[in-house]
Amino acid sequence: MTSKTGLSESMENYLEVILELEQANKVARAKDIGDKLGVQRGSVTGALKNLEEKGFINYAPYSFITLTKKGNKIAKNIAYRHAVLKDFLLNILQIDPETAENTACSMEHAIDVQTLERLVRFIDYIHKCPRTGEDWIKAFVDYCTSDDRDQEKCDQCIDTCITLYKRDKS
Amino acid sequence: MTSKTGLSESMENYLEVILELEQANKVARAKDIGDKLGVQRGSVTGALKNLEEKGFINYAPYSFITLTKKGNKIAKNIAYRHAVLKDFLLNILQIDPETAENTACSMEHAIDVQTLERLVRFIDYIHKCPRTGEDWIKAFVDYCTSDDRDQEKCDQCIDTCITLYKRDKS
DNA sequence: TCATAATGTTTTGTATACCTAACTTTAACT
DNA sequence: AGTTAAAGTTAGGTATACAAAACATTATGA
Repeated sequence: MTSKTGLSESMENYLEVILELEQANKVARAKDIGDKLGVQRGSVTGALKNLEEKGFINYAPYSFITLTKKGNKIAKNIAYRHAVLKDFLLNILQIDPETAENTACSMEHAIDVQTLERLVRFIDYIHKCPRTGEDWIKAFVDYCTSDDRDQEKCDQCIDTCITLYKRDKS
Repeated sequence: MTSKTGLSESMENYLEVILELEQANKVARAKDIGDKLGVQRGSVTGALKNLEEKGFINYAPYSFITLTKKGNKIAKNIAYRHAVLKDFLLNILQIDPETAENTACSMEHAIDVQTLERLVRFIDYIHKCPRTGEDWIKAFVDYCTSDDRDQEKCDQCIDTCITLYKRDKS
């Protein structure tokens, strides 16, 4: 049970892929859902019944599948959590795309609203604060591969920071 | 199944609390494990059998419970993941202690090794980089409560940064 | 030491989430 | 329209993880 939606991780994943498929193909089909989630067709049917009962999807046997308003809202929220986490992993921590995607997929069910919104703000802050920004992120990658802090590098780095700040001000 | 340990989230949690109880009381007892995890005594017995079979704990009916070498290694690793995440949430994102604890508890099962180590490095970087550090984190909290970036604040902030850097150098 | 409380175990049952395989419906093509 | 393939469903089975309640063992202390 995930705090925000009241749904299991598994059901959250179903809603998330149904949204993706809806956006790609107007409607979702059981086969594609199964393929995306790596589960068998039979398992999808059970999940769909469950989600239909709870009012998250429009579904009847052999019908197409669409999200209800309620389901759409939750699916969008999960997709948002995913996107924020992936953004952080990819563009701040500089994790490789595949790992970032997979880890975002796991963590999206574990993060709470407060932390998520704080993370959004944090990512924003890093990009906009003149003390950090893109060159600072680049310097982090460099720091990751080096053993320790290098005074000379720091001197240069601060110079760059000041130069960029003055340039942007004018 | 969590990538690193091959254990379910639930079993990881059992190992984690067994470690905590071992550290506090030398040995763990089923009742305390249940209390810490919020599950019934009967459920604990089942989990213990499972963990014993897999060689993570020393356990026989009515006996005390201790971690095996193998179990200890994994429990320590989970505790480490927890500590890193909590540190990030608490001391970087400035999440309140209770939420930080709970979210670390959920996310510790979702994070992969690569991301974890990168996060460790990132936390370290923020503390040590002269462009960030403690005053920068404080400024983030301020940014969170304000609507937008304030040029004058930025000027001051950069001044502080330079002053601190020069002071630390000498 | 013996009664009682605390702790631990077993059994039975529930819920989730999958699988496989047989079967049904729908879609596509001739 | 009829055949066939693809997609969807159903039924039966597995594994995990929990609860509740009856039962067993251990610990406590009078």
